Amino acid sequence: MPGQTSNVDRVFHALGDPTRRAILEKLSAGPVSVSRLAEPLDVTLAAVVQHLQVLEESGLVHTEKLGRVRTCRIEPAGFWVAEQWIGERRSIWERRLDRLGELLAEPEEGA
Amino acid sequence: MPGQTSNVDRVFHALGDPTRRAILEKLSAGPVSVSRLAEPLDVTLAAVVQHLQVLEESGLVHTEKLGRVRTCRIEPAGFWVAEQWIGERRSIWERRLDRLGELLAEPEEGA
DNA sequence: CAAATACTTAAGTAATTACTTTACTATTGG
DNA sequence: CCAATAGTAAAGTAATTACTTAAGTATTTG
Repeated sequence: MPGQTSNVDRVFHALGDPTRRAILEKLSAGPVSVSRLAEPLDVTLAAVVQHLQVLEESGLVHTEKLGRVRTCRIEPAGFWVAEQWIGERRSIWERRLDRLGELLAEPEEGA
Repeated sequence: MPGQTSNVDRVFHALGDPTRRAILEKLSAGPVSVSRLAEPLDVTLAAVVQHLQVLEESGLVHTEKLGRVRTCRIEPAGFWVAEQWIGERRSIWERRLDRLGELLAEPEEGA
């Protein structure tokens, strides 16, 4: 594990924390300001800001400041990374399991 | 964040560590013993065993011991949990973005 | 302009997590 | 049987991470 932190690393690390997933759940319903995001989460506003930082760096969330209020919204593209990683693994093991199934189904090949 | 650790929590926490993802990547190619899993990973065997414990508790991996060798394999069903969580969020925000699209496409409704 | 609002930043603390070392328990092969 | 192999378990350490407090900066609002 060298110092290289890839995007996959950042995304899965971001998704690994329950508070951050709670933030993503709330943001799924639509854009929300930082303080409204913090209200139901039993942590301080400062903690939420820190979580938002890692969510934004991972590409799962985009935020924009207008006046004194920062609006946060889901960045759908960010989730592709996670889905793609899982999908890649799946395609590998499914291909393997298919071959195994063939072997079990037709134990002889030329009769 | 009460003491309740759900399955979603366990799965995303398990996926959050790069070493554990490396283990899953290797296991995608087929079942492997613990020591062969540890070989390329620059951590000790003991560390790998610990990672396998969290992977197994999360349902992403299943292991079975025969004689003195424990064989580890991917548990495809475990990944559903992660994909489903992401999928649920996606369905929520996509529905929302669709409604937004409709509003922008047809700004008037009766005329 | 003064007070309230909405964050922001920095610094430190507490908790969790990953990892190591060491010693130990089967199992297998010569 | 003995030595090597394969993994296990416990205990401690080091690193990371989440979180708090406290002080500060813009931006409204009355």
